[in-house]
Amino acid sequence: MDRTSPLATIALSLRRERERVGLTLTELARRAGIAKSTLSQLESGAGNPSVETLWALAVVLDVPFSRLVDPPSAPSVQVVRASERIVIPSDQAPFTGTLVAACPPGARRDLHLITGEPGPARDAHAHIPGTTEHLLVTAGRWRAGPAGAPVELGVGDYARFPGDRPHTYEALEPASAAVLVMEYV
Amino acid sequence: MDRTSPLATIALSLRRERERVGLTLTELARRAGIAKSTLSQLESGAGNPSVETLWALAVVLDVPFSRLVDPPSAPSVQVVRASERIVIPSDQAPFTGTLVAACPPGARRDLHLITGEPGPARDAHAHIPGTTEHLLVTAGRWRAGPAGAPVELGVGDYARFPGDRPHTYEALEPASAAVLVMEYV
DNA sequence: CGCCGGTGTTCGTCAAGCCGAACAAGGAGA
DNA sequence: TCTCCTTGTTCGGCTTGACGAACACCGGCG
Repeated sequence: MDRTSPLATIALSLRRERERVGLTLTELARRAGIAKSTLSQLESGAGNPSVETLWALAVVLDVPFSRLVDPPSAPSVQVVRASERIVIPSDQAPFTGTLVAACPPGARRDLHLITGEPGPARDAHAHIPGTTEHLLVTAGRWRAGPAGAPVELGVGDYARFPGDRPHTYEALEPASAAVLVMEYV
Repeated sequence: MDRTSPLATIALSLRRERERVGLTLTELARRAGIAKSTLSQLESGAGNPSVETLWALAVVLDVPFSRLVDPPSAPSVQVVRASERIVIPSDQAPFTGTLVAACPPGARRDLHLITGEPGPARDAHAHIPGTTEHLLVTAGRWRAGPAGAPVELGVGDYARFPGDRPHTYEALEPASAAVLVMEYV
């Protein structure tokens, strides 16, 4: 994660988002319930807003809070070839023959291309708090989800469940495959 | 996006993350360069911290800024069956035969299962600022990426590029398929 | 028991964010 | 041009966040 000072980012983001929505400084301040002088100072880079102030602006601008403070992503292409992927040992993952497809450092999510063969269900313990897992089946059938309440999924089915508590994966057909997105916020 | 007051969330998140890292209140305040009295009031729910204060804490705790202000996700399973998916008309998307696999309302990303046939490259215009696109090829070959600098991808290859400026998709082989994740923050 | 190093809390002071009003600047129209 | 309205900017004041010190609390130890 980029750790440059958020104040300069806030100044740029506020002006950019305000102009994107097409609001005037006066009108945005009125809707957010803050003084337009405050908003003016924020957009000029001076000031260190409180969370409540910035929150009110994010609500009116209808943007995620983090977009106002986190600098925008780098404008380049990053490629991870199939041959460069990291192979997770099967004893460290809840699915057999797992391949990590891509997990760029500093990113908010990992993209896994996983495969599995029929066998006993394998359990995954809780990841760090706030993690969400997304499963999109591309081949075969899977039974996956939170421990105690897994769902059965066929090709093209999608499931989404919290990854910060115990959950299970189980391939039901040979050569079952799926894309797994682990989202960290 | 949830729009409940962030102050209560901040209080809970700070204490949770601090205990996760295993720091004392005194030590965390010292490392972050803030008064421990300030941190104490924040964890008790009183107070409305400035961005600089919260930022310093997020850096030391090594968590994304948004995890401190956004409430945690709901702890349930959400399933979207293949038959329930939304079909995007081909004239609205830059790839032929596109299927939207999953885009839960309020989420920070969309998960698309896309297919394409050889033909002219199709252009996608810029989405909302801050969007990042992730492409994981599951069949065939694609040439995709920012306009002017696309990359060629085979099965298993992964590419990541900004979605908030013009970019292109082009299937190079029949029955090419890929998973596309559009991340909004 | 008395002392100590540690926890997290409350209190008074100072600085700074937030506010409202007053301000200069740029059009649109009569 | 003169006026009126709206744009965004600066200027005192009040409010509040941030700070440091002093505080109460707990567990270990001689």
